[in-house]
Amino acid sequence: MDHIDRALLEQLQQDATQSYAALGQAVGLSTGAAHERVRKLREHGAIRRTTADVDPSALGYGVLAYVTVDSTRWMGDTAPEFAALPEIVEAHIIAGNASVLVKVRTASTEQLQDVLRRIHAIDGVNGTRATIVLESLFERPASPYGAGAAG
Amino acid sequence: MDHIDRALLEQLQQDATQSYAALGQAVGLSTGAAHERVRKLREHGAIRRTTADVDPSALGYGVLAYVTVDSTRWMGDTAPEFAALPEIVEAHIIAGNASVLVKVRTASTEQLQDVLRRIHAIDGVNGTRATIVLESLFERPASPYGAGAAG
DNA sequence: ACAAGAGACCGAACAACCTTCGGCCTCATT
DNA sequence: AATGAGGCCGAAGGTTGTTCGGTCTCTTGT
Repeated sequence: MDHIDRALLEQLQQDATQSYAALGQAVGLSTGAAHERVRKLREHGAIRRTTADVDPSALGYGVLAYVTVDSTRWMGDTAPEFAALPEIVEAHIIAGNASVLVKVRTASTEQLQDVLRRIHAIDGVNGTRATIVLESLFERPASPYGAGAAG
Repeated sequence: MDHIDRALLEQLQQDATQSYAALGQAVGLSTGAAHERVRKLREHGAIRRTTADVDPSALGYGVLAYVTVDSTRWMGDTAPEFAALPEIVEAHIIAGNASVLVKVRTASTEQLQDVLRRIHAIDGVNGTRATIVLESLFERPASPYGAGAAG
């Protein structure tokens, strides 16, 4: 994972449809060498997959909310129960007052309420606190640079 | 935006590297028709871009945190100031106690502290509350289904 | 009812690209 | 100094992207 790999990741985050020839030229490598580098990045899991970034509003998701979930039991093995709700796009175990933080996208506030109801139905859950997003300033992938020298 | 478009989006979210022939076969269309559909999905902004999903830990980001930001002024036009910090991967204006919610990835808690310091330096910011993520259960794209009928 | 037009699909053809391979170079090891 | 591994380049062939003409099905207007 050197600076060329980071440059490749940066390029592929911006546009994964570009050719290996263009990719190689962007980082100063031949087509074959760029291909080999990217193949290894995939193989080692640095690139988990290449995916289409879909606009949530095009899917009818106009409402975004973060919900903290309180519980009376250990939530470390409840991933399937949260994943079963398609409106939940992220779920994390957190330190602090609540046990779990989930990110929810719905078409309406009524539908958000329904998701909260279904979260309450999960075993051990005894409370939720929803925070509605009024406007998203930006959402972007993690930068391959800026993580480098922690000191 | 019919059920075929949604099936195409589902396919492309899972794997954007598959051929148009495979894509067409998955949704019951010819190669040319699948290509034309996807072209229009891009043109209309439903597909914002196709991108490599990079593992944050491969970039050295071992720490994930959500930070609520309190402020003494209107934060609706501060997107550039938050975007200037590469460790911030999301920023939202929220309803509720705080003004802004940001998602932060860093290599260490020391680096997280440094990000908090730089957030404090933004004009109008007078407080932050960080919530550390202990374990991510999952992070996934929004489902093309499940947004449709609210009932 | 019927003609006209738009939109979408199919199948095929050509250009562009992916993928692999042999050969070369560099560097670390012995 | 010899050896082996790893990475790069350039080229070749098989695969894919992209375009285009023709056909079909709806919708629109008279």
